[in-house]
Amino acid sequence: MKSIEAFLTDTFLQAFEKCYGETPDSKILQIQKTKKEFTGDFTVNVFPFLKISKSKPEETATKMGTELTKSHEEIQDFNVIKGFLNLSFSDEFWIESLKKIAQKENFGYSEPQEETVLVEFSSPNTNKPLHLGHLRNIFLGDAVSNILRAAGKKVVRTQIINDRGIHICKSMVAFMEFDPEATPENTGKKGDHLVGDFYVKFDQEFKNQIRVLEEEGLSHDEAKEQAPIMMKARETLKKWEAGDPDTVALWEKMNSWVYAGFDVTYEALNIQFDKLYHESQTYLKGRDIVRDGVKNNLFYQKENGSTWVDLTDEGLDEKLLLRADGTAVYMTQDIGTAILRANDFPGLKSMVYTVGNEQDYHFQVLFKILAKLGYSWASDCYHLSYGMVELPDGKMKSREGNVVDADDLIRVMKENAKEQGVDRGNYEELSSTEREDLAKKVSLAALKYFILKVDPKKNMTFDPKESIDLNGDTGPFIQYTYARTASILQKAGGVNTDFTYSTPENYEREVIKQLYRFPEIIAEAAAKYNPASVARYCFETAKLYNTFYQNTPIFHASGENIIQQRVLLSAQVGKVLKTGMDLLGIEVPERF
RNA sequence: GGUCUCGUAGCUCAACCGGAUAGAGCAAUUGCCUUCUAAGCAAUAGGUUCCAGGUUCGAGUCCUGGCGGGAUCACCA
Repeated sequence: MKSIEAFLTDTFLQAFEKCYGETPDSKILQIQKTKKEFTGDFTVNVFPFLKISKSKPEETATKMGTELTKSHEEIQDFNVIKGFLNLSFSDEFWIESLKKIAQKENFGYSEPQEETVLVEFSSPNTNKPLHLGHLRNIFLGDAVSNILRAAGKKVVRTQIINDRGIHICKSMVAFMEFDPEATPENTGKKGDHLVGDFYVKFDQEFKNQIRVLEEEGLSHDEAKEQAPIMMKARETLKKWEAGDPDTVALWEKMNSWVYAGFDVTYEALNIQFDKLYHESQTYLKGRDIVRDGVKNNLFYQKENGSTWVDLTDEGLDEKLLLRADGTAVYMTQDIGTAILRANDFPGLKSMVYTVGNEQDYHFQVLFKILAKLGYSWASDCYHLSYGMVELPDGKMKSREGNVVDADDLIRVMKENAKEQGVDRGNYEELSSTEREDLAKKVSLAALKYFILKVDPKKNMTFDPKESIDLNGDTGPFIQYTYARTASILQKAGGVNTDFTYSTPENYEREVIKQLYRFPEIIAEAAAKYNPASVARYCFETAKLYNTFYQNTPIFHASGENIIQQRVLLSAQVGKVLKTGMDLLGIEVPERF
């Protein structure tokens, strides 16, 4: 199906050439939906063409409108307001569009291509449970993966698990110090929470020891250096790097608890990955690459032996790649991981990194370095940068304990969905398993939609009170609308496309117009890596359908053909809503 | 301080590349379940788009200068 943009661009430029003997650059052509206070379906702005037409806006628009309606039967009528040419498409055009939409099983999807895109998201540290900030990351990464796939790409979902380093050593030390017999089983704690609690204990003890040392007369920095528990953590890291069997065994045990805990959370969120990378397995790769880079004069060493890249020519800075002692930093590891991935997936076209915007600079540098190393895919890498999630009373600070834990949040949301379900009329008709299932779907929809509807680039405020709202611009509202279409379909006993179509009423036409835009919406969301436009589209679609539904009889319509047509329309709305929500990682229920 | 980014209705967010009278939801007020699911629909009210200049047929959008918030500028990750 050709998009309106493509169709109108061609026809308009041709018509313009015919009228004025010159073909303007297609870039200056602006096509938009006609605003609802005016008559028409699509609007062309003729202001940019006045230089060529050398006549008044109204004259140019009128001349173009006359020509377009004459030469194209799809364009039935037009009106002109100032420089705006409002075009109305024919009923037949919209009916044909509805038929075409109905024929496509995967309406909205592009043809599959060979290009592979790797999307990295989530990528937690293994020393604490997932929190609200991770959720934005996870939902974005998951949704963008879905959207890219819909746009025809082959997608590999991945994460890099930060399983190594001083942070996990801190948890290990605290474990040995305070409760070496603890297990998730005998404490009844989820593995990631158990390990996270040890990390907190470490920090508390660390602070105590600093205070004691300071009282003994040491400076703050000295106290930090000499606190026994911190010295133990550093020792542990050294032992780990040296491959000490006991240390490695403990590390493996505690990490396995964390993974088991994460798995439960991912499961609850319906999130899957295709391929995992562990920092412990990749951090050495980057070091070799950097050393080679020094030999090839891409990087340089300073007197103290540290290795740097000079990006001042690119408008950036000098950046450290290896410490003076030769150990790797964050950047080194990311270089190694990227190259490892490119080797693992030879058809790789690009990589998408879902990482918060506090690392904007890091990724600018990373991509420049990869380009410097000569990798062609470097220029197609994209940092899916997203803003912070703030709470109504300010930023989340783990130190102050006002972090919203992911598991808690999921549980509270579900309880709320159950409570609110009780007030509903048809709650009694559902079985208890249906109620459970619905509560899960509704609560996840509320959470995911609430986060995804905001433009990723922007900081957002997460108001718990607002997030559990199930009315208005929310995921559950869209689910509810889907269930309505499902209910219509069930009552009708299926869809039929073989009947005599009739002129759509205004409400119907608005819905068809909206459905027609779906492929463009997906393409735009993919091009901009922005699930928010899909979320907004779903909401608008649901809204338009509800308006139609509440103002137009379906089964009480005056004639079998009209009933069939409205059932068909309802089915298409359901299909599009289901697809759209699926792109956001949200399931839709058949009953509500 | 340098660099980047954001500032839109009481609140949370929209507004494609500069286009028409800046749109939704929540909260408030009011109607609609004797018809297909009322987590719905309809209506009212709510704005100097932070401020001051500039560019132009046209600026929430672009430029300059302020004011205010956030991020970043580690041999941390």
